[in-house]
Amino acid sequence: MATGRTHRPATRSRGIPEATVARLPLYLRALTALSERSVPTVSSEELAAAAGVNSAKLRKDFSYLGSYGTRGVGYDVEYLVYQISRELGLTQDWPVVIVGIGNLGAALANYGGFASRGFRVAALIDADPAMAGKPVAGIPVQHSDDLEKIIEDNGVSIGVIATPAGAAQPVCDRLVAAGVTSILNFAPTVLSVPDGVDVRKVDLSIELQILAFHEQRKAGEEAAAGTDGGAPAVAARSESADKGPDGDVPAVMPA
Amino acid sequence: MATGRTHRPATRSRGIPEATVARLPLYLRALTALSERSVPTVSSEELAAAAGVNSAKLRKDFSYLGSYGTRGVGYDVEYLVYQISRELGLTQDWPVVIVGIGNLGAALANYGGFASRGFRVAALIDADPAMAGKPVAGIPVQHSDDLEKIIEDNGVSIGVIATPAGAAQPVCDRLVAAGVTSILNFAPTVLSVPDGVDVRKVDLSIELQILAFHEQRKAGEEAAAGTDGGAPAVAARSESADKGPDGDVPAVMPA
DNA sequence: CCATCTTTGTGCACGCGTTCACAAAGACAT
DNA sequence: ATGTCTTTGTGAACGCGTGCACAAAGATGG
Repeated sequence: MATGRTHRPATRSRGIPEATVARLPLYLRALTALSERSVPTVSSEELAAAAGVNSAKLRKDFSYLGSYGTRGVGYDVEYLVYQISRELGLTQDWPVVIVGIGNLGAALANYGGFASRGFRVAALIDADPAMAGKPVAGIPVQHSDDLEKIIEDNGVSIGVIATPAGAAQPVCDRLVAAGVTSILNFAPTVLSVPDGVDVRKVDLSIELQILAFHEQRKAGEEAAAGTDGGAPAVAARSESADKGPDGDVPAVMPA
Repeated sequence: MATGRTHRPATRSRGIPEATVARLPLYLRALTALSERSVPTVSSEELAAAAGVNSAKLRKDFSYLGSYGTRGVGYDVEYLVYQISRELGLTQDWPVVIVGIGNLGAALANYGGFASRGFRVAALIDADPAMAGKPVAGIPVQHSDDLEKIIEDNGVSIGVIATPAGAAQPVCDRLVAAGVTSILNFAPTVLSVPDGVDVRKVDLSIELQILAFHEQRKAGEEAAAGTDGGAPAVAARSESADKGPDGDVPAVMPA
């Protein structure tokens, strides 16, 4: 998953494990699809397959919410949709601001998945005066001078940062000072926030790098010594003379 | 997390734990910043702070790669940059295709974090004939009819899916059939792929929902601090949702 | 009302990841 | 050389998450 979390005091958010919370949206999506097809009930096996998880895991996840199933039958789709929505807090309206209306910010503003789940884009904010007033996704962009006022007027508690890395921390500080307590960060930076503020991070580059690692592993071990071409001029250490240019320091793995 | 298929065989990817692999890009970014400031060495404590993790965790992570530190001094920045880059496979060039050039796909194409880390956008692919030939981020969009040929001609093994949900699985199947073995999925769908293919998922909506959960919990603690408020989720089957400060709202359903 | 069948809910064991705490290793000063 | 000081590398304990396997619960049919 694409996420990182800043220090959480392991409060185990009300008895529901973090891992379970992270899967609830997945279940909710699968259940919504079933609901649209007017499927009345679903077994843990079927729902687990639709959500891409293990059925035992799904049952255990639901057990944290309560006993909402009927043995021998399964789960009532509509009822479960409601319970999970309520548990996630999606039965209320969450005004959200997006700061940084570049390519990514515009994409986020246009992303349908937000509005369809109780999230409402309350404002788009950018530091570029030339952007001010220009509508993106039907919403006029506002200048970041008014950030605090926008937050307060709309009662925003969730902010999305889609600025360049350098601007992320200052923007974050201002958001927090204005009252935002949850931040979704797309900028490739570690944000530092006071206690009580949640930060989740989505980093496109990191995801690709993790894929590259596995891809390299799949490609085989001989690839490491074979291709020498694209190395980005990172000089190897001068001291250790016994190690060749591409000679590997013995990795931890035996074989 | 790596959301491959149902239960992958717990691949301890070459002795390096998944959790460690997921943090390596984080360390690499912090180290790169230090390198640009010409900092020669760094202690585990300093680097851990910069990466936003625990120093013991960082040292253990590095221990999986080998012993690259010097006791009493710390780690050589340049050397560590090289080692991590090599471990992640970033010393080679990875051609990547992006399928689905909507708002998000265009944002990804323009995203600088790709090119700066050994990833090269080899092609942009879209199903809309009107898009064909139109340049995005300086790269002409190609029609999806040519997907297989593009993959093969460029030796692409990593694909990024930024299509609508409905198109994701068919696109995924074609990518895999053409030889792609790693997929970064932005579409809100569970992709099913054969063994040996890695899928990582980035879901903007899910991240926001997780934030909403914590946000709701924080709001509930404030409102009901001291009362029975901490009642575990085993509330009765009635709709006694008393957590939110505002009243109960019927479940929001996507249109 | 009883038997059978289906599916949930969960106790339990196991493995991974995190954290602590400290010995070992090297730098540095004398 | 020797002692001191700093920092790494890691053994060990612990906690969380996962998956198995099964008993309990309810539906269903006779």
